Amino acid sequence: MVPKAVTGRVTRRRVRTRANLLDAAFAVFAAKGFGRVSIEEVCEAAGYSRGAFYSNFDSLDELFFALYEQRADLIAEQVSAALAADGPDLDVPAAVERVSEVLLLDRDWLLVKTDFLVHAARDPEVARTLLEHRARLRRAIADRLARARGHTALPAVLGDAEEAAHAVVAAYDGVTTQLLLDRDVVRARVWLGQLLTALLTDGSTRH
Amino acid sequence: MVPKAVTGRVTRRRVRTRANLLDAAFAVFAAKGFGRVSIEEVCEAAGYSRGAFYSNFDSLDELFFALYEQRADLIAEQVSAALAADGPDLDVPAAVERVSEVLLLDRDWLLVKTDFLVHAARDPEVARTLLEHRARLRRAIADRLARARGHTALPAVLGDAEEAAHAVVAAYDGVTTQLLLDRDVVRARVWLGQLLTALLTDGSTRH
DNA sequence: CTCTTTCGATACGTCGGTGTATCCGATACA
DNA sequence: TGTATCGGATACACCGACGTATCGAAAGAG
Repeated sequence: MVPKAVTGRVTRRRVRTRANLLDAAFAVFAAKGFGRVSIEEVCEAAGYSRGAFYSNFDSLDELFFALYEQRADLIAEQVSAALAADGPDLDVPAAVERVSEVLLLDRDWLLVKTDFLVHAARDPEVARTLLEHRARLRRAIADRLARARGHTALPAVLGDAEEAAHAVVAAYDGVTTQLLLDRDVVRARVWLGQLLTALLTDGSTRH
Repeated sequence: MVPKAVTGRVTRRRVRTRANLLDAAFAVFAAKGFGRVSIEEVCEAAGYSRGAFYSNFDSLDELFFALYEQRADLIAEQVSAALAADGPDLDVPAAVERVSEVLLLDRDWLLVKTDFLVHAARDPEVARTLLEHRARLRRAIADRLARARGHTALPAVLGDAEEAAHAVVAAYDGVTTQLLLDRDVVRARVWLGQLLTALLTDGSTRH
């Protein structure tokens, strides 16, 4: 059928088209939700015909998956960068500030991500991928925390760094849910900051 | 058109049918996700024809909304009951245990609820309803916490009871996300318990 | 510049779901 | 039990989206 993998000629146009389709899909998915989007809509938004779509993807699901991976990788990089920004001494408030800046930046991404979660919740195969992404993210956080433990006074209430990272992700998910509903990004950031410092800082040291 | 509100004759059959449709819809939505379900599927699952559906609802969205409200009210009651179970002295671990028993009992409900969240995230009207439900839940928790504050040693790291309740809900949402992916109810309960006690208990008093 | 391969547009048949209009059996009430 | 009303089933016309098969144009290789 399609030589996709065995591509003799490396096509340049194809890459552009694919990228355009993905971008358009992102916008359309964010606006209407995966469940309410048709292939045709994506094509129209991207300025292509359905022929282009079927030449690049087999189904909407496949496109959705590709889209998720693309964006998730992007975010993962940004988070890593935000975590590595300061030296070995971890400034918790500053790091929290930087990370939540990245994580709660784009409402559209949160929408698409949540759509994908719903999708993954019903497909174990997809779920595994999403779980791996989360594990990667957690590990990045845990490493950072472990590295700083001892340096900075960071008496986590929870057991080890791994567990603390788990808690960070949970807090992020929780705040995301609220943000999706009230659309108040500023408050969400503040709120995430409070939650994280509450989780990562010894309660006795606070007012 | 339909005399629904002005019902002269109070029909008994109609009530049954509506309930059956809602039950069937719950199962189908949980299994396939709102976005992938057609009116016909719901009718088939319920053992009715499409005529019955249109006689009771105007659209799938309307049915979905009704379904959500029905179940959400049910859960809200159960949570209130779980919170009121012991006397004025609040036994945090026990209460946490009871509440998370209720909240993380039914995976199907979590699936439908998340679908609804996705739905609400794009429709401010729907979002308001969902926000009100959450506010009600939070208030119940906050009341309970405030009532116990002082009685039991419950030095929350966060400001007031309202804020603490907010944190509880966030933790619940976070754990829900994880549970949807890994399907490990037991671990989720444990994990929610840890998170809540971490949030509601002074960190310095712990190991 | 030409030739070959690939990409994407167009056209077509198909199908599943939608909403409506109509009809008959069920149900409440006297 | 009769009867008026209601609820749900059936039939119909319609449409939007799907997937495929085919063709012309674009782009890389020489």
